[in-house]
Amino acid sequence: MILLDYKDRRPIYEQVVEKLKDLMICGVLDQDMQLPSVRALATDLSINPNTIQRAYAELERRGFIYSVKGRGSFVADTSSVRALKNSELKKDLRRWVEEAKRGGLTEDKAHTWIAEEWTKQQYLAEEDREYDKSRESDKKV
Amino acid sequence: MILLDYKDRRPIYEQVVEKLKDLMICGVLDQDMQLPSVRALATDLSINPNTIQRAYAELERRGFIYSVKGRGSFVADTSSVRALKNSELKKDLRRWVEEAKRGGLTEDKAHTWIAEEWTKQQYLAEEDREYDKSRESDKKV
DNA sequence: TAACTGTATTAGATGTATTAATACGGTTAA
DNA sequence: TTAACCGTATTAATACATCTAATACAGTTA
Repeated sequence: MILLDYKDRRPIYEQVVEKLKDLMICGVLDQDMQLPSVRALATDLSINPNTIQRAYAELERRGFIYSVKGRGSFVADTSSVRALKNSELKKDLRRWVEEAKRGGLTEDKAHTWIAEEWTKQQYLAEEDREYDKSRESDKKV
Repeated sequence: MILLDYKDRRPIYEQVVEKLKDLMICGVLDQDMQLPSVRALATDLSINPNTIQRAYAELERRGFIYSVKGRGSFVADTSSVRALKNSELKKDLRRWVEEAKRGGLTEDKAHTWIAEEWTKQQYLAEEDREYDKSRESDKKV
């Protein structure tokens, strides 16, 4: 379901939040779908349940999932996640443009790069993309 | 010379490295110019000299500055910094495109955003840009 | 010689993430 | 009803990186 990156500076629970958000955005996790239990996901990732607990608490705080004691945790309305993702992307790009201009890059170059990367990345290159696919057929999620 | 951001997740010494790199790229710090001493910059930023020491050590390790015991630290060849910045920018954009595609963004939208931001940010919006300018006239750097 | 430089070392404080070990209460199905 | 799941809460211990603190030493310069 998720691959952790221990070289990543961000804490594990934040990575979990991010990955689950991505799965909601790309449709693997759809509205009202049940998420793996705190303990199950913790076991799956070989980490402490408390860490998942924290991730789920964060996701619920942001309104992306809802949890029912005794039953489980479920995906909430995914539109808010998508909207957020969009604004995050724009914010990230804004920061990049700041950096790029400061680094003396031309706008033309930026457009060229975008076009290059866009066509280059049409296969599923992302590392956990493949992993998700294998799990989709498991119907585990 | 530098403004620290304590909300930033990155450690201080890394911020210092980054800021000094930027100053080399934009030409405020030019080849063979003397950097402020470890102790002076530490005092200026109200942090411990060891933190600056670490930043300078890192900059020297990467070949961006050279230090002479008893004399001080100086800017090395700035072309390597520029080259690195360029490749970093490209790498960052690559990551962004990955994210954007995963988030369902279209290439057209990406180009539109780039264009928007590029024109929007033609004033010096960056927070420490202004600070640098004021310091430039001080001839402190 | 005094006052600067960079460099090295050791110790301690701090913040945060994570683990560990529980406990409690709700839900579900046999 | 009971056993086996759920989420949730709490507390303590551990680990780690960052940063500070206090030095010490060696080289340079005026």
